Amino acid sequence: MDEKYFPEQIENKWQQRWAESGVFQAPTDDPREKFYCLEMLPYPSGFLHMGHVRNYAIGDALAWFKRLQGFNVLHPIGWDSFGQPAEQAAIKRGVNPRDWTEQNIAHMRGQLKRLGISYDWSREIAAHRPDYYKWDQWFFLKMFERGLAYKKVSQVNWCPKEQTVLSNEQSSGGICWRCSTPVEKRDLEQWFLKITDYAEQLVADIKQIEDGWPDKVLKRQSDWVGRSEGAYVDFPVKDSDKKIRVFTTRIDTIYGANAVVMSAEHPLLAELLEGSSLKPDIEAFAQKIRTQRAAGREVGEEEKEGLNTGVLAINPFSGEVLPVWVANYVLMEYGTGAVMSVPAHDDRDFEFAQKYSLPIRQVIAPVTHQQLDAEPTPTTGGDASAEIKHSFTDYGVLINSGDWGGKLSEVAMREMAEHAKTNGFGEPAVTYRIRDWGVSRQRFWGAPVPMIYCDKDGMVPVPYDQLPVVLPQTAAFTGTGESPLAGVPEFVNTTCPQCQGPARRETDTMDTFVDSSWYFFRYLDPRNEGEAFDPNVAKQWTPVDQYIGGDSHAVMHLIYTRFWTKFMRDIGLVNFDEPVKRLLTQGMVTNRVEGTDEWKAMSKTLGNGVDPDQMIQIFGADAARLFVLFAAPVENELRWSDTGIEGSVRFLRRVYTMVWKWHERLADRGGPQPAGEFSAEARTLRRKTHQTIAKITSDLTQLHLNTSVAALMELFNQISDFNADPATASAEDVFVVREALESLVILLTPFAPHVGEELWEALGHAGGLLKELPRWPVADPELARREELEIPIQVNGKLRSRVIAAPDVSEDDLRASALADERVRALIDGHEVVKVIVVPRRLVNIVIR
RNA sequence: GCGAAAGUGGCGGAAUUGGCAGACGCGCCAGACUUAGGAUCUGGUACCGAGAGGUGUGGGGGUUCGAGUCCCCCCUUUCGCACCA
Repeated sequence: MDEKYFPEQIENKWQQRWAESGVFQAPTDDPREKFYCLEMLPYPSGFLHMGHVRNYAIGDALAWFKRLQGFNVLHPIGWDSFGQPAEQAAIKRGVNPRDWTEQNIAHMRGQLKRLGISYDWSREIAAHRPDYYKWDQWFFLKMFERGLAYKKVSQVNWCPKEQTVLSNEQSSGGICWRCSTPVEKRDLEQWFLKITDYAEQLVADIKQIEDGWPDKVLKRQSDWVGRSEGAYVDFPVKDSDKKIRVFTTRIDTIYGANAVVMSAEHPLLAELLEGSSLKPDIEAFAQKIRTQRAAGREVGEEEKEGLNTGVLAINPFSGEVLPVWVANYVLMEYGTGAVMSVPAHDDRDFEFAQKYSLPIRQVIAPVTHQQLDAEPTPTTGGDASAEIKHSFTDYGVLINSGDWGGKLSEVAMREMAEHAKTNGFGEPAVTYRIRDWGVSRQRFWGAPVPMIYCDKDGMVPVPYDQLPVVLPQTAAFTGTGESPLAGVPEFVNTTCPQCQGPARRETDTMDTFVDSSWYFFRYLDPRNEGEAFDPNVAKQWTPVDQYIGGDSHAVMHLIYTRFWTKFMRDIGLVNFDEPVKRLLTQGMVTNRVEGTDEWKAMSKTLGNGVDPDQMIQIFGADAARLFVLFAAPVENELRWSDTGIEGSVRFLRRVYTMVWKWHERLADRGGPQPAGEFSAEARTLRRKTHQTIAKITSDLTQLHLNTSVAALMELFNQISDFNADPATASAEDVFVVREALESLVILLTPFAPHVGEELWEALGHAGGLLKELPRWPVADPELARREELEIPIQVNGKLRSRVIAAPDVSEDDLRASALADERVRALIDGHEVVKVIVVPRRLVNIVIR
């Protein structure tokens, strides 16, 4: 140990030792309880940014904590190395995507090692290597076998800037998730994965994880699947044998329907208009809507527009004849592409009816709470002609609804759907918003879809023993939107596995979200050449105990990986439904944008980035890590501060200096042993030590890292205040200081592991902390709680005095000592004591008159 | 527009969940040591007031002996969703 804290020196020393000893390698067969600590794997863009540092510092704190507690901790890392930027680099700068990616990985791996994150590097994986993407292809074939991977022509979301297809998730809001370019629609033949088969489970299984995931993520998951319960109802077309099927969640309002409204893309529309004089007008209108939407303009921003088709339909409940309209606000993609319009009880229908002066009829009346218990009756008159100014969308009681009048919405919805089913014009139904996952990409830098097209045998899956379908070394990177692989004859031309004749390979590659849907299973068995992973090995490690990453992945990645896990369960690879027990979505790291008052995520283009390497060089990895953990709660935005990190260095330096001052005396365990009484100051320090152990143990479990660091600082301040001189300290004082300092060093290690290891060694424990496990200190419960309580005494609610009491003071004793207090007696003298409120361990309040 | 969450010093944020508001850190002020200080150390730092004391957790009301914390209304901010029938 040097007298002065030189971060670089001790960081190099310990990083080297960790690498040599392999202490972070997690053995698969181990009697200790496992803990799988996982951070979202990074895209190898070339450089670590502060968001990464924060993510990995959080994960590492937890990994260390669990390790020191005696768990067998798996803490792996890898690279999400397929994807657009590598290909963009190829297009723009003519570099090979593979070389570019490998260089980036090499550089970022170095940065991670300089940060000293305790990864098991022996398990490192990268998605772009054939031994990884082979299994993407394997899974794809498994899904194909089960009918979960299929091809269809579809209108896809197309990003004109990146010249590629985007999934629904990636084009949410009509803009590209990566470059914010407005998305266009195009017709292409595409591969899809049938995530909709799992829609119900993706909602239902949320209850298995609701205690471990943030509420807002669960809500977004659930919203994305978009389950709605309702009913299908068939409206027969007048003078025809055709029917228009609508989906509604409010079948109870059906007597209020004033029209049936269809989407312009509805396939039935052309048939209905056969021979109608309005046909050209309506087709022109439908075309207009299609054009609007193809231009990527958001529905919802448009004013409602519609056209009466002249077709008539019959309300199967009331027998009423209703006009059929086409309108821009009905989406083909959801439900059946047709709705019943009930303006009195739906905002959109109301707006539409107002614009086109369609009749509005109230069929639901509000009910009061008393009426819910009693016979339901409407509170407002059931006057159908009454003018309605707004739609009333709450549940209520039915009026103007034939035999159903007087029933509550909840009851009517159930009964009416059953009635429709019994009479053959509908049924209860559940629909989902989620659509199948389009995984085809017209890209080079991805896992090739393992399919072959043969003129004779048609579409043939690549046999399992021919995997992987290896990406060629290079291709023409034109950026025109054609699959670059189509221009590589050696790749395209192959033989048909069935007839051995000439055949062509599929030239699409897979969405990179495929790679990240199951990567954390590959860590468990990363060099397995015979399978994606050994299910028996996986059983020992999974599910993931703690997953940490940015909330930008709260929808896409997490919904895909949940889907993938359920599929793996169905093919017998895993035996649970949900892959992640606890999830933490950490906040962004932001910095002030130069010349403004705005705080934005660090980025190159904004010029507000902070280089982790520079921070490590100036302040040391430990200080950088300590600062990001201390500066804000993990889920909050973290506003970068250059002076803040200096505070962290200062703290580490003070701790270092303190240990330097004591280390010779403390390392010598052969001196006089404590035999006498502890001084009052020593007892105070002991109490603080044990309180801190208790607090940090509990805070770390809940990932309250900022308050853990604060508690460390408090303990340090307390040790500083304990003004003993190492040269002359009594055996008792040495004991107390040793206990305090050793605890401090261990508790500090998850936040600043290099300093922790160095100081632990300096205190006389050769070889560092990981030599003897477990090491995490356990608080003495007697000492951890306050020795004495200072209980406030109030008179008529005002604080008037305090009384010192033992922690286990009885209510009666507390009351007695409060009433005996001099100041209190002076106050209550001459007044009547009305009552005395005693809250044990908390307070006494005396009410007088 | 709909939905959710949140508003505490100059700043990031604490507060054992209804019990001494402002822990810890940054910044700032003063002092010490210094040729020097953007190093280090010591002390101070919610607001008003010379003081005793008073006031304070976005605003207004309420429940309670007691409210940052619970309830109602309003304001503001942030984040989600955005014609999903």
